[in-house]
Amino acid sequence: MSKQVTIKQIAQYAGVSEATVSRVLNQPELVSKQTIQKVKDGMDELQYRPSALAQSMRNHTTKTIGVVISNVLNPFFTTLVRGIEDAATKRGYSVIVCNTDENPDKEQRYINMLVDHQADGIILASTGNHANYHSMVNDMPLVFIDRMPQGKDANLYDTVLVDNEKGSFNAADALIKQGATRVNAIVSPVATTGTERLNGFRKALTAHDFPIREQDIALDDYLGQHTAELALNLIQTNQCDALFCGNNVILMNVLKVLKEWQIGDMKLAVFDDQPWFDFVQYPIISVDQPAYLIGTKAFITLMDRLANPDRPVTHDIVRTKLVIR
Amino acid sequence: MSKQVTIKQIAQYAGVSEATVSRVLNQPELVSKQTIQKVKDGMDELQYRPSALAQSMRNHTTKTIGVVISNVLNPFFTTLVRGIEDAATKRGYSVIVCNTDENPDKEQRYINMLVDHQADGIILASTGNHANYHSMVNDMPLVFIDRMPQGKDANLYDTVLVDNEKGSFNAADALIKQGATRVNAIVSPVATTGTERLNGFRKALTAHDFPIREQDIALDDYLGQHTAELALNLIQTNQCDALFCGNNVILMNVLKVLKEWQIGDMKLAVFDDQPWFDFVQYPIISVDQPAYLIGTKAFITLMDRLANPDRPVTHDIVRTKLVIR
DNA sequence: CTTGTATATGAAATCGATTTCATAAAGGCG
DNA sequence: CGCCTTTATGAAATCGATTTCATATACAAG
Repeated sequence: MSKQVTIKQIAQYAGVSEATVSRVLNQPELVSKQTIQKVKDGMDELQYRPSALAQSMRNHTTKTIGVVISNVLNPFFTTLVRGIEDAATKRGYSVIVCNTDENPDKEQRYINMLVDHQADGIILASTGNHANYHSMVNDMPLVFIDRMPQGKDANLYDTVLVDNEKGSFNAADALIKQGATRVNAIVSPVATTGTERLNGFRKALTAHDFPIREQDIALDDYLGQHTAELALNLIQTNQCDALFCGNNVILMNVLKVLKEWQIGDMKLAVFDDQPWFDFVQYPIISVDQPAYLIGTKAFITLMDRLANPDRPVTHDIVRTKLVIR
Repeated sequence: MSKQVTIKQIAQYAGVSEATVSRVLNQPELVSKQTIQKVKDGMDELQYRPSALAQSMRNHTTKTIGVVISNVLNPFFTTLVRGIEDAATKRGYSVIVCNTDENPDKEQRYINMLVDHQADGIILASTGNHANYHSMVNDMPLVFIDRMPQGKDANLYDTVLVDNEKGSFNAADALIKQGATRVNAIVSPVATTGTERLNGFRKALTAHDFPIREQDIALDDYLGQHTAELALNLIQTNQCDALFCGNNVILMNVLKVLKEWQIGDMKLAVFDDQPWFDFVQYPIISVDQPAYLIGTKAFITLMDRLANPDRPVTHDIVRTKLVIR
């Protein structure tokens, strides 16, 4: 292992002190032209690169943030993460991505890890089962995305969310306007989003004077193990002609059932939009969330908070767009 | 900012030296039972968590690896990344994901960043435009995935790849067996994969005594700006009845064209498989790459290399699976 | 009672940077 | 020419851990 080139060797090479080398990098206006040249020659010659680790140690900033989401495999989160990464890179930040799989323990462990690594902040789609974030992160800035924070610390933190209720209302409303007579729903009761989406769904039914039957609504588990079963039950028992899916994973499972049982006639709506919806034989109605934008906004919010820790908490709600096919 | 609890404060609390506190964590067998208890009490009381930064500084290992890919938004890479992350988490490693967008400069910058952060290693789907990896990473272990390394250092590094040629051969072969009479191809000339996939495609044509016409093959740019145009040209000019797409992004763009021009009859094959292919009206033939497995294998290879820097270079080729619909 | 060996602990060096404080040289001014 | 202010630089402390080396105590063996 050819060992790493340190500031010491540059100092030696240039015949100056380490302090001077450091100044060449950070406050060159304090150093004479000739010395700067000597030092820079040394850096080039020895291919010096300052240790980010040592800098973090001294400066108490790692230029690293954590992103805690349920699963990068979910394209909504993928896009969101990409939004964060692009914004972060532009500002010289690195991103550590953590998948909780909706498991609160995993979330806890990842947050601890990020605290240990002294991340400068965390962007968090929380499972929502933590009472006291503040004691977990010890003053590290937190930005909540996708899901509202719960517990007593909830109001301490910045959020970037979408209007789940309105989006779902619009989707269910569109199904009915397309002539659906019995609209069922499958949602995932994850954090705050499930409830909000269900509320929107219910309100749309009510607005159209549709009765709300509890057997028309199925609650999925996040992992999607039983989605197919639930869907089949709704379809067969209730004879529904339209289905509202709480997220893209649920839709995928519903499509599987429809295909397997060769059910050709079903109006579908889903919260979240994906490009391939265009190519499916069913005309899928979707609620397009600006995932990438949520990512960049969350990152900017985090930066603002870092720059000004005492500024008032912000709550950003980004707009969804109904896509009718 | 309530400042961070350091080993010093635990030492003070327990009335011992910092060395002893450190030993409680790392070599408790050297410490007396009562002292351990005192120290542990202090840790609990003050909620001590060792600074990963300081540990990295001393131990010369960050327990962090870099993953450099073209784009997480590509579901192939998403899955791959998830495979890496799961394996890494299990071993206490964190992952920093970097998107190059096939831009060699970005790749260079990210690699530098990872070197600066003293990542323990890098898993790399390289754009392939770097002559000398070794001088870039300075003895940091590198595992190449998806694309073969090029340049003079190529044979220095472990690889985990798929058999592109065979996969493509099978896909084109299946198209022809399904009765295609004129098979065209669009591939992305990225790194080594484009050429290999094209080779497989050509061999399949030859095996069936089909002529190989160069106008039947279109080279896409990675960003997919002109894919639609190219596809339309192949379809209209060549009157092809089957199209082989070099990756899932290309397929997506082809589907757009087919939809827009209402072309109902087209046999499609694509390198890489996605769940939603099941729901598209065309019976898509696909080459399923075990992306998740590639991820875990790459991580394990990296760990092996770290454990034994001098062991011979390994070249792992994972199996693809032809999916016929 | 002395010597030798475990056992338990602490002081200090170290990792690679940054920053404060002190100092030396150079230049400006009356 | 002496005094004061810039300008340029270095020595040493610091960030928070780990590890080496030395030392002190306890206990066993002779």
